[in-house]
Amino acid sequence: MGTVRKTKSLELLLNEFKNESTAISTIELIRRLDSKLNKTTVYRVLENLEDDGILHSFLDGNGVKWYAMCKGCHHSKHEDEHPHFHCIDCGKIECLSFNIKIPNIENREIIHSQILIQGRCKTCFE
Amino acid sequence: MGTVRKTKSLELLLNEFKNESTAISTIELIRRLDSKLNKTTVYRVLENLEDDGILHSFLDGNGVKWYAMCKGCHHSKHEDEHPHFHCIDCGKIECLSFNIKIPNIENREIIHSQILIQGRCKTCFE
DNA sequence: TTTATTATTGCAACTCAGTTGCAATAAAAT
DNA sequence: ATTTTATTGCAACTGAGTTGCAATAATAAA
Repeated sequence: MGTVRKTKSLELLLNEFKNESTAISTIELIRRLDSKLNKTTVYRVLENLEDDGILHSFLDGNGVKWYAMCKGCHHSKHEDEHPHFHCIDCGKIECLSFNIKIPNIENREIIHSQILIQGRCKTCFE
Repeated sequence: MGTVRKTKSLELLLNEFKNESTAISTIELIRRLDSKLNKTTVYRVLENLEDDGILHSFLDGNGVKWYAMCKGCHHSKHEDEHPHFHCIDCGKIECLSFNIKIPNIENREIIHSQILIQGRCKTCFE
């Protein structure tokens, strides 16, 4: 359905992403906004923002849901699939700005793909 | 820790994989063995089989856990990472027998990667 | 073969992310 | 100012997975 009205909840959530260049997990958002928003509201507003193409979501290796605002987030269908990089030391997840080509597979129609790369980011690696 | 004793539970679970070439979700295994095994046992035996390198596990796009017995399952650390193909029509997940090369990324140490491809399998596509 | 050891199992109760129904509230249209 | 209805908060729920513990059953030892 997407966003229709300009509400305080919407503003609060968008603000979290404006101050953050990496992805944020749903759980972390609920925690951060605990005193201001009910968790149900957080879930619902995030869903709307994704429908609107403002955020996109993905799951990490533990099945935890994360949201990010990235360059590619322009259309209601998030078209440019990009890999995500999860640092196993600091826990941050970033959108990578390049695509990894999935080769055609015989007898299969590929619709989309998800790539999660785990490792150490610059800060944790050096 | 892995498997130490030969038990009925172990045999029942291995049997499910012998009759199945594709991956099976934990939930599906619990359902199939409901009359014979407690779900806690199913979780624990699957964990042991993964430690032993007999099965490997991964999450699908909804965060549901799947297990599969595949060619690459020989070592306790499942080394050859391969992509998984999830058919959005019939719901089956297969291990793909090739690797997709993840390019080196500047300033990041890559430890491993997970690739999930969604689409239609031969049967559902034709 | 019998007995002792301890890995494995089943059960009940729990955790935790996420969902649902519904009444109250607040944007925005009239 | 009033009406409409999208949005919110709350409480209760769902469903996958976990935990502690006593009972059971493989296996080792006698």
